[in-house]
Amino acid sequence: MPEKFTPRDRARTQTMAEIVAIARRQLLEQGAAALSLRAVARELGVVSSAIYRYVPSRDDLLTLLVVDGYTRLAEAVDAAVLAHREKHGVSDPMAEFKTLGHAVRTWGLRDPATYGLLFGTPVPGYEAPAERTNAPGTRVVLRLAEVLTMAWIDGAAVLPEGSPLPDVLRSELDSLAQEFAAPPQADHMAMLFHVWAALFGLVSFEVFGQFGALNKPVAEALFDNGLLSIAAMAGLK
Amino acid sequence: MPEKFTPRDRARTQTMAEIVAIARRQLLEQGAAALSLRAVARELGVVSSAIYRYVPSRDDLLTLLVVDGYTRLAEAVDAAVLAHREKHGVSDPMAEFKTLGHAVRTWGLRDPATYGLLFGTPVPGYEAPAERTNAPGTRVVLRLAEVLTMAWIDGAAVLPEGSPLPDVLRSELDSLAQEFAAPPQADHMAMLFHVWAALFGLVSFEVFGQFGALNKPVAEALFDNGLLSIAAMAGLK
DNA sequence: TGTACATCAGTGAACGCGCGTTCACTGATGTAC
DNA sequence: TGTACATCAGTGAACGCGCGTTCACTGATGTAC
Repeated sequence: MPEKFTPRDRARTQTMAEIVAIARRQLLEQGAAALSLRAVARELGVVSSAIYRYVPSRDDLLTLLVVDGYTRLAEAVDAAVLAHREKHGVSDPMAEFKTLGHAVRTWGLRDPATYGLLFGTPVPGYEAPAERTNAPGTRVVLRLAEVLTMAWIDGAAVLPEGSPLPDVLRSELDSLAQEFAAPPQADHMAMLFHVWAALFGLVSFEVFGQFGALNKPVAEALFDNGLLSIAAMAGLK
Repeated sequence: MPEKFTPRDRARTQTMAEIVAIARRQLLEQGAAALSLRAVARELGVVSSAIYRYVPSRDDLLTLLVVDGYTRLAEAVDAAVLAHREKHGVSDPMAEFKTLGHAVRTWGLRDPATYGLLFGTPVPGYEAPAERTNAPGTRVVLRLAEVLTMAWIDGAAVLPEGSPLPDVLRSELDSLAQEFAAPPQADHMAMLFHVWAALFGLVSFEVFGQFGALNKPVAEALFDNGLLSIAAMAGLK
C-alpha cells in the first residue's frame, strides 16, 4: 500500500513546520512563559481557533519546541564532529572534544531562547513527556560519551586517580553504564557527567549573561581555555 | 538627629518583608513569569492597588527578589565557610571549597525557583538593574576567589600548566584581576571562572532536573565527586 | 498638653488588554463506487 | 469518467479568566506649634 501524499497532506506538513518556526521566533522574543497559541495563530494569518487543527494544546506546542530544539542541537553537534572526522580522521580526541564544545556554545548563542528552554529554568506547570523527549535529549551526551570513551580506551586520555567512589554511587553508575554502551567503569561514567555539567555550565553562564559584558573575541578565548581545563580534568591532553 | 521609628515605620518594613516572602513562595509555585502583583496583594489580604504603596511596579518586585536571593545565597555560603574555619582553622582549602560547593547546592535545591531566577533563563523583558544587583551578585564568586587564592598563594594548590592564554584574553583578565584583589595572574583568573562555571553547571543540572531521577544519596555522592574533580582541575588536592 | 495640618495605608471602581479553549458553521478537497 | 458522501481547514462568536496600572476617595497615624 504505497502512501499517497495529496496536496492537502503537503499543505499540512508545511503549515506544521511554519507553526514551529513561528513559535520558535516568539520564544526568542518573549520567552517560554509568554508563548501563546493566539499569537502564533495571529502570525500564521489565521483565526485563533484554527490552530487547534494542528496542535491540541499549548503544552503540546512546547513539547514540539523541545523536541525540535534537542534535535537541532544534536544535529549541529553531530555535523561539527563528523565534519571534523571527515577531515582529520578519528585520531585526535582533544580536537573532537573542542569541536563538540564549540558547537554547543555556538548553537546556544544563536538560539538562546531554545537553549534556555532545554537547559534553563523549567517552565512552571509544564513537564516534558519523557517518551517523546528522552531520545533526542540524550544525543549530545551520547556523542560526548563516544568521544571520551574512545580516548580512554586507546589511551589518549587517562583518568586521573582520585579517591574511590562510594558504593551507592558506584553501583548506580555501573548499571547506568550499560545504557551507554561504552565507558568501561563507574569512574568513567562519573567523569562523563562532570565534563558534561561543566561544559554546559560554561555555556549557560555565557548564554544567560552571567558573565556580564565580555566582548566577543574575549568570551570566545575564555571559553576555549575553559574547554582545555575541562579536558584536562578528564585526563585528556 | 536620632532616627525615630514610629509604629507606622515598623509596620511598613514588616509589610515589605511579608511581600517579599509571599512573592518568593509564588515564584516557587509558579515561576518568575507568572509572578503577579495582584496575586501578591490577594495573599497579603489587601486590595490589588494597595500594593503600589510598597512596590512601584512588577519589575521592581522582581529586582527585590533578585537582590534578596543573591543575599540569602551569599549568606548561606559565607555562614558555611566561616563556620568551617571556626572549627578547623584556615589550613584546609580543599575542605573549604567543598563546603562552599555544598552550600550552593543545598541552597539551590531548597529554593529552586529563586536559584532559577538568579542563574537560569533570563526573565523575558526584564533586566536587573546592575547598580542594585552587582554587589550582592558577586559575593559568592568573591568568596570562591578568596578560597582558591589562598590555596594558590600558600602552595596548597598549584595551577596545572596549559598552553598560554591568547593576548586579548590575558590583558582583559589582568585588568579584571584588580577588582578581585587577590589572584596574582591572568591564568588564575581564567581558572577561577572555569571553576565557578563548572560548579554552577553541576548545581544547575541537578536543580533543573537535567539528570532525571537520581535518588538523594546518589545525587549527593555524585556531586561530591564532581567537586573533587573540579578542585583537581584547579590544582587543588 | 492640645489642636491643626500633613502624611500615608488602604479602598473600590474602572481602563484596556491578551489568554486558552469550545462550538456550530461553511466551503473546499479527497475518496469510493 | 461522474456523482455522492466523508473528511478536513478555517471562520467567527463566545465563555470566563487574570493581568498591570490609574484614580479619586476615606480614615487613621504622625508632626509642628
